[in-house]
Amino acid sequence: MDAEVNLLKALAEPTRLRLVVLLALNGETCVCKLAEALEAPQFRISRHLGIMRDRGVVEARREGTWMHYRLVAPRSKLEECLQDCFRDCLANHDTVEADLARLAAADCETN
Amino acid sequence: MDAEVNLLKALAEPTRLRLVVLLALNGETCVCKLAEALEAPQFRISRHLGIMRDRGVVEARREGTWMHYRLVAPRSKLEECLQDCFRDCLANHDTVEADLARLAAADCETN
DNA sequence: GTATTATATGTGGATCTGCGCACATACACA
DNA sequence: TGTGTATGTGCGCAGATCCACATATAATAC
Repeated sequence: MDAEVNLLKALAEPTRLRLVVLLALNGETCVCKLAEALEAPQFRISRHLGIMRDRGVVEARREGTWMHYRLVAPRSKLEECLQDCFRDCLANHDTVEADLARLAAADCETN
Repeated sequence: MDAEVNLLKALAEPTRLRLVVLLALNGETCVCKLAEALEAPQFRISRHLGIMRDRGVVEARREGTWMHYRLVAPRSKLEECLQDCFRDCLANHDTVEADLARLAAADCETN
């Protein structure tokens, strides 16, 4: 049961939940865009992405100076179910919509 | 987003997650049976049920000395989705199966 | 080599959380 | 009323967690 609890703990934090929903809806995204989308300092975004990477929720790909994060492919029925759940149930949430709007407007060097 | 995070926090703890899955699979159940099923001291079960009641995850019905707890009816798409998710994805989990077996064997005064 | 940009992390402090113990309450029944 | 059973809760401790600041790393440009 520890694995399931650790997964839920990874999601039970406002910054991390917003990041997960954003990644579920937008796909692979770089740190600077996520920081702009959430209007949070970079070190906070990076720290929470690191926590989720350690726990196997997201994975990263380096491209020069930029790091791109994405959700991992689900490895269990529960993981798949939760990803679908957040994508379907939270896409219309006010906070998520605002995050998505800022994400779309973010002007990193990456495209 | 606070409501969603609080819901996830309520579930991101081993005792509480096991209780929620048990209630999802078994329906309304009294505290003494839940304590036997989880092989945990009664005060711990009671405390965690209280936490979940405060957070609107479960609700209680008193019948004489006994308290019967059940999951609340889902009030949002997310709540419904998560309840289904746990019922479907964790029913075959080893821990849950063992909990269910002890629950079936529990011999409270209630039936 | 240095400088710049993007990202990650060590640290200390404040807050939260779960635990066990003990005790308190509530009800049933004599 | 008193006794026993079922349940809830105040307290203190130990460990986890989140934050912000400052600094460290990594890749690139000059």
